[in-house]
Amino acid sequence: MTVLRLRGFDIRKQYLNTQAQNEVLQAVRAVAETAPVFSPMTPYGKPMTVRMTSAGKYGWFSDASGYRYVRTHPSGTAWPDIPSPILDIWRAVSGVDRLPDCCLVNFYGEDARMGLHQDRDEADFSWPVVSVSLGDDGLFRIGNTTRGGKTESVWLQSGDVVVMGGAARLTYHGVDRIRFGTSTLLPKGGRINLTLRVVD
DNA sequence: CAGTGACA
DNA sequence: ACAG
Repeated sequence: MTVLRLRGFDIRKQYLNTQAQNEVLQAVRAVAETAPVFSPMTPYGKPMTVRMTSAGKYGWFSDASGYRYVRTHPSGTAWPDIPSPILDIWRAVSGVDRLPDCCLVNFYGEDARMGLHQDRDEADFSWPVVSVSLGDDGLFRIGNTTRGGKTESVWLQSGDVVVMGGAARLTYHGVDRIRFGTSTLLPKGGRINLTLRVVD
């Protein structure tokens, strides 16, 4: 494992070995079975290209009313618990005692992207955000704490873990593109990103 | 502005 | 920079 430091983000390359990645993947599949993935509508009327679901007390959600955390899947059922292999990653890298109450699961197909944004729907920005990459490579872009200005990019690969904390907690970030088929972890290709957060 | 697309 |  090597650690990159980019604009305050801790990027742990190849943090999870293949066995650990498969264990987490199994857990994610179970989550998606209970809480099927969906493409949220943005508040300005266009659907997101990323498909998503969540685990934990809260799930991230978006529609015409805006971005927010909700207690239930669109179907009305509670989100499944965050699987323990995923909580173990948080315990190992977050540096805090409290556990996350949301695990957002993002599925990126070949043409999925995520525009530059801040994670700012949580109550307390002093808690870090932890991101886990599985499957195909994704081009991760890191900007500034305000819109505009120069950005830097890094390819995230399966097994990489990113910790966004401290001054970097409100840094703009996004995913510009997926290198479809670069990993064998997901038989059908695509990228999965897990985002662990303390919401309230 | 968690999107798109043009442009540099 | 744009429009929904």
